[in-house]
Amino acid sequence: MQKIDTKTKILNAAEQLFAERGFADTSLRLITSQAEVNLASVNYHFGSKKELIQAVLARYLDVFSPALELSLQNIIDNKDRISQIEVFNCLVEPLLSLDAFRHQGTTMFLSLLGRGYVESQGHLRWYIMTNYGNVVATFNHVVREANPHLSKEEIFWRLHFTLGTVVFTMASSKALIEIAKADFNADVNIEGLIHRVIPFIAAGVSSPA
Amino acid sequence: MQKIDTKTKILNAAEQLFAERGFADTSLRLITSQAEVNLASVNYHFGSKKELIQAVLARYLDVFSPALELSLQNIIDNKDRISQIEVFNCLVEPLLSLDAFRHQGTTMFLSLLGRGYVESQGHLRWYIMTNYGNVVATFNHVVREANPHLSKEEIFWRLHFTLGTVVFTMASSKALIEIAKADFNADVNIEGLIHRVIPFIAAGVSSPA
DNA sequence: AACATTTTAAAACAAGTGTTTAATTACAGG
DNA sequence: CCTGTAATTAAACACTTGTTTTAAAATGTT
Repeated sequence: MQKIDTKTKILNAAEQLFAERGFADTSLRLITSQAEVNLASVNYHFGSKKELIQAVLARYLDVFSPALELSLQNIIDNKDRISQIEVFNCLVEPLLSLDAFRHQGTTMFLSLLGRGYVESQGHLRWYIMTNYGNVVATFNHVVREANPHLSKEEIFWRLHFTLGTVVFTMASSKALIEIAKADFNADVNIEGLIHRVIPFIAAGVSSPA
Repeated sequence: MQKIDTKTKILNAAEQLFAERGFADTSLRLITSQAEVNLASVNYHFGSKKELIQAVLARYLDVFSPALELSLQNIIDNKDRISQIEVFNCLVEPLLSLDAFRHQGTTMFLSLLGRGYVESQGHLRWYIMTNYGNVVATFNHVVREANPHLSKEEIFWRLHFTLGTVVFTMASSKALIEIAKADFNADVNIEGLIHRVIPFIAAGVSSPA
């Protein structure tokens, strides 16, 4: 059994609690008690709660962002015509690979992203854009190539609709999966949810103008 | 100039702040100072913050819910085959009529609903279901009739995807409309946004299984 | 070994939270 | 008028929050 350092213990406890309860409803005392470290150590290692939130997300984005970039460049180089569903499929592997990175990594990452978008007043959005904006730009570019029949404006709206679908679904994915289990006796995991949502948003994005 | 009673002044201030900043990030002191009433009056009139949140939502649901019920019953009685887009169109008028009920009522209501769904641990969902569950049931019923090719479970998921799209879009509609105006010189209002999102979600919901 | 640095620990801090209390004011009906 | 209920107010309550402080312990370096 290897020894886990305090910094990692905090990140592990924090990401789980953040994903489950949101940022505002998760106190540092809850985090440190679950991580079995001293309260003061989070300020010692991260500076502040805000920076801890960013560090939690950065751990995933540093893995996800290059993987998505690679996946997108791949279809840019190899495909002449790109369909919308292919674009969304670029997200699948980078997302699912997060499960190898950490237990329930995919769910965790998407929940955190969702929480970040609806909870934060902007500091997270700003942090993501200034640190990982290049991938976002590439994604936008590919979507435009996949939908030459749509105007810039139409794409703008539909991508935000898409973002809403994904972010909202993932932010409440745990609750939804539990309800589905209770009401339909259905065993759904995050991979199933992703493959269920992609046809939905692809149909929406590529619907006639 | 008529005198507005304290209870209403609190509700008016609360709904605006709740919609903008969420429930957790809005303190009673912020509400009462904006409403220009005493701090204690919210507990006097509503009992607790939790009950205030419910009262804020109830004010809209009491208007929206019967209007939607009527709209749904109308197509149940008069149509033999119901298309999904017709179902969603049932929402338009009841939603837009909230703008007559209160200034920016449509945006407000959808924002509050979205906040409630992602923030609350369940007490709001429970409150809505036990008080307005009949309309939800009717809506579900109509959607099923419009999509006989889809299983109950599939409909469950797609309706939640839809909810995510709408709620997220409307919650950030103010910012999105401003961006659209700056980037595309496009003049979009809430009504235009609703008519833009309906084809998107209708295509998603009715896409092949 | 001794020194220097990094990390942990307990405690206190200042500020903010929802809620309650007790006293005062407003305003009815008799 | 007076009386009793309703409404408002200022103050305090008990508690939680993120952050700092100060000291001790662990760790690394020469």
